[in-house]
Parts: sequence; structure tokens; C-alpha cells
Amino acid sequence: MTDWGENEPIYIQLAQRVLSQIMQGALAEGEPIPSVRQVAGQERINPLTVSRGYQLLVDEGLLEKRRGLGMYVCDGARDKALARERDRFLNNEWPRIRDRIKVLGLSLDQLPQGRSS
Amino acid sequence: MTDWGENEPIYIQLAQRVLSQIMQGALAEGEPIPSVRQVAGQERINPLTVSRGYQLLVDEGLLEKRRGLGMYVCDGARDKALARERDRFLNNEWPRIRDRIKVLGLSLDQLPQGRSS
Amino acid sequence: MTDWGENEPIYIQLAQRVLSQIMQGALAEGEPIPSVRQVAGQERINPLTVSRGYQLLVDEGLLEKRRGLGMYVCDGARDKALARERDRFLNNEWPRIRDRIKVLGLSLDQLPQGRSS
Amino acid sequence: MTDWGENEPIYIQLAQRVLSQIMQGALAEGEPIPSVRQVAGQERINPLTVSRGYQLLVDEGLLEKRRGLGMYVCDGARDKALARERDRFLNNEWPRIRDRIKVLGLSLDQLPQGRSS
DNA sequence: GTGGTCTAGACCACT
DNA sequence: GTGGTCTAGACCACA
Repeated sequence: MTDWGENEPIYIQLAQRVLSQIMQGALAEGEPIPSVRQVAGQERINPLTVSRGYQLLVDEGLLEKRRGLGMYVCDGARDKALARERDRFLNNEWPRIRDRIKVLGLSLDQLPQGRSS
Repeated sequence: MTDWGENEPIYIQLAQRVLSQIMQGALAEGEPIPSVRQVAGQERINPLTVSRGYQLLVDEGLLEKRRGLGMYVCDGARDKALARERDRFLNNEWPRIRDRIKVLGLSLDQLPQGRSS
Repeated sequence: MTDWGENEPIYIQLAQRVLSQIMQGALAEGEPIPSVRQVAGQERINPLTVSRGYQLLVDEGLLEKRRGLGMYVCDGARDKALARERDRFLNNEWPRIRDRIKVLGLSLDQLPQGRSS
Repeated sequence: MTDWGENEPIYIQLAQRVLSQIMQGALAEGEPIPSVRQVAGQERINPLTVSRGYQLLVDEGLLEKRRGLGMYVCDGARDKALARERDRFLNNEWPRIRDRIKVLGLSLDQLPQGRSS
């Protein structure tokens, strides 16, 4: 039972989590993802909310519904996701982050690098 | 007349803009900031919306009201703002950004540095 | 439909009323409070006004929002509220009251005690 | 140069201060009170604000203007002020204070009595 | 001139 | 159903 961020809608946070798992290979292509009911039960959230999150990824062509079976990661989902997200990061997010670092009077070199783990 | 982002409420974007201006010294300590009505007129937004944005910074101790006169940047506001925002960035934002970069399979060295142009 | 005091803003009076109810246990911890629309309807005031009042208590950590569900009294809200208000009373309000009594040439013993009626 | 309370208008705080001084005899009946200009200069506030505060007490019959000379404390001002303020305190303020003490779970006996000075 | 409050009503997003 | 945001416009108090 995750604790959800305050501002971002739960269904979006959920979609991002699944997206990360796909990009990291934790959810492999062709494999089923946890069912709506299962997630809703574990996370104590409304099944409709889970469903909405999954639907986002279906719309992006990363998940596919197989009727009566559940939802599966599409073939090629990992590369597609990585390409799309890298593009979004470089064009939308990174420029703003760079500006923010500058305004704060920081520099990239000062920032903690994170463990090599 | 700025064009506002879609998702973030206008009053928050406004507060962030003023905050940036304080951190960059464009709004100097002890100086008055543009009046609610003035901003509302220029930006074509409701005075109430401006007021809400300003109030956020008053609550954080960066702006002070002088009754009947307007709102002024507090003494020490710049340092206070910089310290607070740096702290927030390093503890909350940067770790997530670092994770995102890692998940995307990117590395800091690859990222565009932003010319001095 | 309460009749509101003249000088104090309605949203503040509302927040104080809810605060009292929390301190007296009339609104129990973990329980939902009346919805913005419900109060607005009963009291014949604007939903925005109710919302502002509630927001004050959210900011103080006494109420929490559950998205799409409504607002609830936080765990531990009662003790937190009592401690904070007692402190404020003893340090800010009572000294002034004591001074006022003294200036008026009254003494505590003379003051009506309030029957248990 | 006093530091003024945030919420109460300055001219009211000023009037209350003068009122206290009259009730305590610090400003004696028949004596002149500090001129508008003098107070405005000392307190760094607008003369109009001072004037407005004084006017409140004129309206209540506690001060009188003598043209070309300034303002003076009326004869009988002290008793009149004491009677009026005692009445207001007992009927308006004290009942609310008593309620607040009760809600906070305090009792009169517990409250600090202040020095016997 | 300044900011504060309130209303009435609309639209949006989340559950 | 819930709360959040924004608008347009009014009125008030303060300096």
C-alpha cells in the first residue's frame, strides 16, 4: 500500500509506476500485469482509479487488453516507452530543471551523484 | 501578459514567478511589488487570483503588507527564499530527477548544458 | 443557519467553529466533516467561503483531504488543537485580558462565573 | 514608535491607548493630549490616521477640540470611560472569554494572576 | 490609492 | 458525489 503524492492524481502516479517498471524490464513484454482488482485491493483504492491508470498506457500502445485474460505488456513496449520518455524529458523537463538550478545559484557539479549501486 | 501553463493554477505560477524575481534580485528587499490591481490588469486575470498568489508568499514570510500602501519584499527575503528553495530542490526534487535520468538510461554528461547565449 | 459576527470574516468564524467542535469532540478524529456544498447550502453562504475556512484548518494539520471523498478530521487533531490553542490563550490573550481587567479597576472575584445552567 | 497589531486598524489601537491612559489617569481631565502632528511624527504614521483615532474619542465625549489650541480631556471623562468600558467588558467580552476558557478545558484558578505590582 | 471579503455561477478533475 | 480554480463584479476598511 503505497502512499500517494498529494498533488498528482493517483491514476497518473499509478501509470507512471507501471511505465517505470516496463522501462526497467521489471514488467517484461508479453507478460501480464497485476489485475485491476488485485491492485485496487492491495492499494486500497477504487478499481475505477486503477482502470483509468491502465487505460492511459493502453492509449499509448504500451499495454493491450486480452478479453477474459487481463492486460499484457505489448511487444516492443520497452523501446517505445524509452524513446518517448527520453524525448519528453530532454525537450520539456530538462530545460526547466536547468533553469531552476541556475536560478538557485547551484551548478551541476555540486549536485549529489547518487550511489553507484 | 504572460501565457500561463495549463495544469498549474495561475496563482501558484504567479507566486513562483515573484519568488524567482526575489531570488534573482529583480525585486529588491524593502521595495514594493506591483499592486494586485496592476498585475490583474496587465495579465488580464482576476484580482482575486493575484491576491491568492501574493498571499502564499506573505504566509512564507517573504512579502509583507503595509496597510493602505501595498505589499513589500521583506528584509532578508532573498536569502530566506534561496535557502528554502535550495533545500527543497536538493531533498525533494533532485533525487527524483536523478532516478528518472537513471531509469531513462541517460547520464548527466549527455545532457545539454545550456549555452551562455 | 448561523448568524455571523459583523467584523470577523465568515470563513474565519467558520474555521473557529469547526475548531471548537474538534476540541470538544463533537467532530471526532477520523470522521468526515460536512461537505463544502452542504455547509454552503445550510448556511446560505458561498461554497468558496466555506472552502477558505476549511483550508485554514488543513494548513494547520487538523483536517485532511481525501480526494474525491471529502475532508476528514486528522488523527491526533484534538490534542494538537487543544495544546496549540491553550498555548495561544495563555501567552497572547490572557495577559491582555488581565491587563484590561486591571485597568478597568475590576477583579477576577467580581466577575460572573457562569452557572452550570 | 510603537509596533502596531496586525489585524486591528491603527487608528483604533491608538484610540484604545489614549482611552487606557485616560482611565488610568495618565492623561488627566482638563489636560491637553499630544498633538496630531507630534504623534504622527513619533509613530511614523499618517496624521490623518491619528486624527481619526482622536475623533473616535471626541465622538464619545471624552475629548474636546479647542480651536487653535488642540485637544483636551473632557471633565468627567475618566468616570464616563470607566463606566462605559466596564459595561462593555462585562456584557460583551467576558462571556466569550469564559466560554473560551471552558472549551479549552482550563479553569480560572489555574490562570496566572500576574504580579502584585 | 491599497488589499480583503463575499457572492453567484461556471467549469474541471478526482473517486 | 467530492474539492479546486477562475471570473466578474460589488462593497468595505485603511492610509
